[in-house]
Amino acid sequence: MTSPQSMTHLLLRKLNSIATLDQEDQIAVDRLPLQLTDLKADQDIVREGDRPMRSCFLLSGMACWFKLTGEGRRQILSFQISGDLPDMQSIHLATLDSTLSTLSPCRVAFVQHEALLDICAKRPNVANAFWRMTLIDAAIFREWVANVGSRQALGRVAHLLCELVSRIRAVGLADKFVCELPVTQTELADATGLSTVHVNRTLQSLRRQNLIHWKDSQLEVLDWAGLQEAGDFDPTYLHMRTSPAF
Amino acid sequence: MTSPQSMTHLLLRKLNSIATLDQEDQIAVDRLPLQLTDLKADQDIVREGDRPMRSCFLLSGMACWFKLTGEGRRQILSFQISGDLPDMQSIHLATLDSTLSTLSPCRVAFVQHEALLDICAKRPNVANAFWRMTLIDAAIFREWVANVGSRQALGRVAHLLCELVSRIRAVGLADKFVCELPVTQTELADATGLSTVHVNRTLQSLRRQNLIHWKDSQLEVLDWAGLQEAGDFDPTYLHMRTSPAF
DNA sequence: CGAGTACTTGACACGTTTCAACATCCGTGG
DNA sequence: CCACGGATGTTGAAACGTGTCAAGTACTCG
Repeated sequence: MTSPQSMTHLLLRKLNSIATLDQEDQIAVDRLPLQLTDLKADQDIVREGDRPMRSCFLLSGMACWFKLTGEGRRQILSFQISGDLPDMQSIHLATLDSTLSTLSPCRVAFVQHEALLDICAKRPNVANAFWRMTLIDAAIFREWVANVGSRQALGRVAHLLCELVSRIRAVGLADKFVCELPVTQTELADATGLSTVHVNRTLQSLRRQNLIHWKDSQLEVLDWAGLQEAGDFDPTYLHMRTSPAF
Repeated sequence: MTSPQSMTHLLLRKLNSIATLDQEDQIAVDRLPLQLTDLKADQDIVREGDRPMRSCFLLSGMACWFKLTGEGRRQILSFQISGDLPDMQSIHLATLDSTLSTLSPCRVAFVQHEALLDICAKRPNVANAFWRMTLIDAAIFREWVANVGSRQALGRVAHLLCELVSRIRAVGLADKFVCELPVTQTELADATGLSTVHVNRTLQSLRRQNLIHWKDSQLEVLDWAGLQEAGDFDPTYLHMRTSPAF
């Protein structure tokens, strides 16, 4: 299922969803040496302070970036899903400023920075695709600042769920509006800057309003328009090429 | 004072602080066609939804990115200071997801995307410098998510002040620990996700603790170590080449 | 002199956190 | 097979940080 071919196939699919690559670009991507690893849940992939020599490609599972603040609170900065290249940044920023951990069992492919820098030098289209990818990441961080800084609990949680569902749908991993979401309420709390208890009450409110159904790591959006409205969600910031066909 | 030469001089200074450029790179940057404009305070440079054909370089003054949420709250996403290239991103993300406005009178130089894409294609070092610049922006957004999401008012404001002072010092616009900060308390509130009233009380508390002195848009940090501690501030995320000589 | 903007203050309301207890599920070892 | 511990989710009550409202001060500029 994840032979070298299907690995680069997934990578090409991702890059093609972001930019336009020609035949030679695709061949160069196809030749990238990937090193496959399987990880359990709750394992660090790279840590704050590390100076890694490679970046990773998430083939399956879910991961997240986070920081620990002085008082011991953990702030989740973003969720990463299948098809993401979470730490492309490390090819140009020597020291990591946050930690990337798995949330569920993950299959990960590593690529040496050397190989990435080489393909960027030789295939400008590929370099631009990578750059554009990191710019979309930045756009998502911007939206999170706005989400955490200016929405109340209900909107904050609804907005986050809208983002996750949109992104999961975009990579084809949702069946209509049902998707796997291996995220605990505590993790949702760390991502939204709320307490676990309050996230729990907020989810109950979303359920009572018949917007979502969430059980056993499986989220179903019952009322997409309603959830978007509750979360004040506008997908522009995700910069998807094909506007989501919702 | 801002002849074409000194304009590209400032730009070269910025890029050299971020990456290593050779002679030919510098010549290419020097030849970039810049279009100078002076703006008053509180003017939009580019707006959410725009699809601009050019990016800008901030020669003097202060600007900020922000988003307006559904309920009418304004969330400031970042502050931009002299020497910054705030909207490099727009060369690869067609539609802007937020608005860039001046906070004070600003001198701005515009560069057509065409010219930027051209220099990126011909001078990979320059492209990498631009890319790295946008990655540092992203690192700052990440830190803001953590700041707004997981610190209380006092730490939040202190952290923001630490960041601003560090960045202003890095471009040589501070005299020891005194710098111009043309930011109102309302703007600080929009940046930290607090109310104006509470920012006011928080600043009073910082003053009472003899950490800062702030009057008439001029900030003096009286106790840098103390302010860093109050804001739980670690400058790693700014990814400065020369660690700040504090 | 008047109007506008930024800052300041006090009292109260509200959203969210904290604490503590309890329920439920699941895998593991006895 | 059942008992157990640990992680996850749920609930209620009280405490706390921050927001809101409303009034007032200080300063700048025309």
